[in-house]
Amino acid sequence: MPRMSAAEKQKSHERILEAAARLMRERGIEATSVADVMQAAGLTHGGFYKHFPSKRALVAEAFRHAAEALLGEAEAAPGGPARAEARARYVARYLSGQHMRDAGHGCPIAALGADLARDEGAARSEATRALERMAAILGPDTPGKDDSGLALTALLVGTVTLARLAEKPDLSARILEAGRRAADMLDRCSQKGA
Amino acid sequence: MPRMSAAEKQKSHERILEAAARLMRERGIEATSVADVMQAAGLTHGGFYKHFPSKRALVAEAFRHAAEALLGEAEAAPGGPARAEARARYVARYLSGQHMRDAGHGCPIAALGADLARDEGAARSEATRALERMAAILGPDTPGKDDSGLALTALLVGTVTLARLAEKPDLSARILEAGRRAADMLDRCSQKGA
DNA sequence: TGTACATCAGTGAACGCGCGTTCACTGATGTAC
DNA sequence: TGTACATCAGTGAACGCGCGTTCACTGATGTAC
Repeated sequence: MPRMSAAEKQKSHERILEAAARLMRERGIEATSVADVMQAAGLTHGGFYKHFPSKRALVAEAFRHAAEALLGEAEAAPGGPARAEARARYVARYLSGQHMRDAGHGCPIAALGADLARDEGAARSEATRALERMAAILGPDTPGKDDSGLALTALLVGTVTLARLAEKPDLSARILEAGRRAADMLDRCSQKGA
Repeated sequence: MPRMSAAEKQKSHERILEAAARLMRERGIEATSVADVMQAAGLTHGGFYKHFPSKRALVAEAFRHAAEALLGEAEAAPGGPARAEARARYVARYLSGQHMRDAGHGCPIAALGADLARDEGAARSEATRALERMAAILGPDTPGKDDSGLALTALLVGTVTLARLAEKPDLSARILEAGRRAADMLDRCSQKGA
């Protein structure tokens, strides 16, 4: 079977990235082995190093991959009233029970942020960039006017982290609801202050 | 040298707990080995199982130890205007550069929350309890009146997580400052809504 | 278009290593008389 | 109070295991003529 075509290799690469991004967000970085990722991608572990120089490099790429999928579309939102609406949708989706439950396809900052903060290197750089992009999406229409986007980002990340941490489902639901109300408050107060 | 007195054993136990709580908050749970903890406590790794049945049990105990140190004192705050003042001090300390930098002596929810959310067992139960206590400290004077304490807890946890994640010190500082402003806003809006 | 050959994606066994945990041992502590 | 002995906190070597990574190998792919 060995030696796939160049197109097949690219598909394998994509599958590895996808599997890594999902498993690491679900189980954490250290709990996800290279062999786990390769198996989920339908390959054997030995071939990993034809695609990435190390597990560390995979972590950074997988983070970037996950972040791009979630930020790219939201950034396309135009300015003006349509932008406020797009932002509201982003917040609602972020603070949904669906996002809380499906960490594997959710925000990589919420899933891996605390771990990457201890890291030095490419993955942390990717995470910093992602956090700046998320804050820009959630920030004021005029970029750089104030840092309310950073605060809203912190509220969303913290809310989902706590909702996932809580053992009792009804506590998780209350946390998400409290987060939604607080996000609304911050939005209204920010605009009033403008 | 072997066989210390009962009093000595208790001191050892305390040192192990202290070392574990610090190292795990600094480096993460998986990156902290039993041998690391025992060495930091001035002991050798073999003796660990005279104190704890497993590493998992240590994680739960270390979390509880860390949480108690940070919550116990804050809970002693009285009701009324003195309580609002104590809460403001708690928020200011939580969102300080000092707390951001010294994760080893800081909030264990911010340091380990995302990891423990993936866990089942005692450590996660401890974390859930700690989160409820923190929300009670930050919540309305009348407990159970609303869930603003949960939202404020989420904002604080998220803010410190992001500030630690950011690579550039000036971005970290902006995140902390944005978090402080947002905490103020939530406080004022909550009281207005009351 | 056909042929000969170099390339290299993927395989699976093997590597060294550090992990959590176990265990035989030591010798001061605590107890029974 | 003194003596004999069981206990057990701490030691350090050893255990099995899974990890990240390496490597010899395979055979279809892509290329040169």
